[in-house]
Amino acid sequence: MNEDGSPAGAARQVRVLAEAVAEIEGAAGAAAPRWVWASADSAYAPLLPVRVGRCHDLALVEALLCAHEGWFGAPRSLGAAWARLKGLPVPEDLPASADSGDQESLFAPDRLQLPPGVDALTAVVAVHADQVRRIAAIADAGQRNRFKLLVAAESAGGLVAAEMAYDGLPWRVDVHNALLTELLGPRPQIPGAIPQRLAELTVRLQEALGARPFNPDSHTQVIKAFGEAGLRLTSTRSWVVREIDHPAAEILIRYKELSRLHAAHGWAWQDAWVRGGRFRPEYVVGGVVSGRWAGRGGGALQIPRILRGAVVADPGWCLVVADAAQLEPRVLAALSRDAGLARTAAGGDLYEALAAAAFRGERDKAKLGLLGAMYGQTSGDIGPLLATLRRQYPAAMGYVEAAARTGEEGGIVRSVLGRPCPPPSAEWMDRAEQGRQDQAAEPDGVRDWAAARDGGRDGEGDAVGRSTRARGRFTRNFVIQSSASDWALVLLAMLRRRLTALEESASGRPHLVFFQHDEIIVHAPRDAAEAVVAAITASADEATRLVFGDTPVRLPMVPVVVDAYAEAK
DNA sequence: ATCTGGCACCTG
DNA sequence: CTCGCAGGTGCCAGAT
Repeated sequence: MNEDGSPAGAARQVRVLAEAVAEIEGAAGAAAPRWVWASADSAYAPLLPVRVGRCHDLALVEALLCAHEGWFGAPRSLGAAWARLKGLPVPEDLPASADSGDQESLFAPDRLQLPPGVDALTAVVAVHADQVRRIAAIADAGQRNRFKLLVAAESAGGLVAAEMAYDGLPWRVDVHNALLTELLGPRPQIPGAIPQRLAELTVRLQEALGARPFNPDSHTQVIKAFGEAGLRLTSTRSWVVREIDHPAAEILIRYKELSRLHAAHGWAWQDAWVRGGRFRPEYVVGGVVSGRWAGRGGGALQIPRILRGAVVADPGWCLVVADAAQLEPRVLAALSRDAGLARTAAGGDLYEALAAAAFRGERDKAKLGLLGAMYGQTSGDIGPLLATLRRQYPAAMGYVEAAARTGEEGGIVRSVLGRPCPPPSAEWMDRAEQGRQDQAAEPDGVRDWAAARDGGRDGEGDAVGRSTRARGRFTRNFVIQSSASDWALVLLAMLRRRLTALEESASGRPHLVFFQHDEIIVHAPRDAAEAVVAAITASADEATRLVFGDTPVRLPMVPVVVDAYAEAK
């Protein structure tokens, strides 16, 4: 298709789609096409391992556009987009299906949610043309070409997510098993049975309390058993339990640690999610409102540190692990164009530089203050730190405070590339309206709307203030988290392109195997490690330029070449 | 028997 | 991990 969305050539029928796609990609060289499809899940996943260079993902882009147009969480299937275009009733999205996708599913009309009789190709062409028009309208409205960059990066994210789900994260079952056996005892013969070590700890816990048998997984029973032993426990949070000076507390803590490992990442988890030496989670691009990815199944985004020793490169290969250092404060410096804060973010340790400039060298205070400013913290001894920051970095603090104010007033904020935050709920708006009326009714009440957030009032007014402040903290943090996510997504897209351009060695080509907010892992043949390191740092610089333009702020990505993920930090 | 909310704890 | 943002998953307990 042409850039304006019109068809660039005649439709043709192919017998084996994957072969045809590979042929077109291989022959096109630099002029490789941008594939337009309903979604990577439906169209790209079945083609793998055939790779494409770039795409326009109608579902991901539809979601971005609808959100930008004020309809958050709108159905995003091809059929839904088509229905909006034609003024038809819009079908809800189908729940995510776990099917691995055969060739048929590409054009299966029921997956695409198109009305009977509507040809998929016709719908793709029409919806794409419409999206191109809507994107151009946003660019015209003053977002320059940044939203277009977001659309391209989000689509590229769809490719990466599908590829990583296909390739999987290298996972050594033997290392994982050795760890489980060491900590929990041998794997129970009967599936679902309680491992030896957990059973022992349960008995020891009961003995230490002099209690009848109870279930240590039950908060109610634990609190009751401790109570009967004369130990007051208000909750079973581990940091609460740790305060208690009694042998039973220690045993319970240990039980909870091991029980969690067993339940969340034990043998059952391994059976379900690890196949052929690969952990295969699904990634949900844009699954978090801020644009961060979510995971589906297996807890891809919460691999506990203790298990990272099981993530090991194949023989002859290595892992290049890279994470963005102090990403969010650097993003704030770039976003707000605060000259002073930018200076602290131009080099190595941002907090160190901040401490030297404003906190008499006290790094802890510098870090605490800046994090508190970004999250909207009010409690603790943070007041003086915030005051210092406000005085020294008025532009940066003004930026987050303006975002908070917009949220408190019920408004919408956006990421640097134009991804909007969700509007407040109807309930929130009702509460806010109630708060306004209460205030107007007060004879000597402060008329200023913002007074609601200062609390100090009882009952109803307090609840209004709380929810108002919560919304402010959300939008305050949203501008930073979502812009950081924009940057990471663009970096991912740039890196994918650079990795594809690397020469394929005898053992294969480096590929992305993990992405978690501001951290990536590339699995690479050993002799390609240096090239991958260079590709990562170059991609970070490129992403900074594309997303933030001309800024003195550095957003460094720090790569480390290792055999196992656990060695990386 | 199945669903849902609360709790707890893992990640950035 | 209490203080302040964003998530996922598993378990229990109570409701349906």
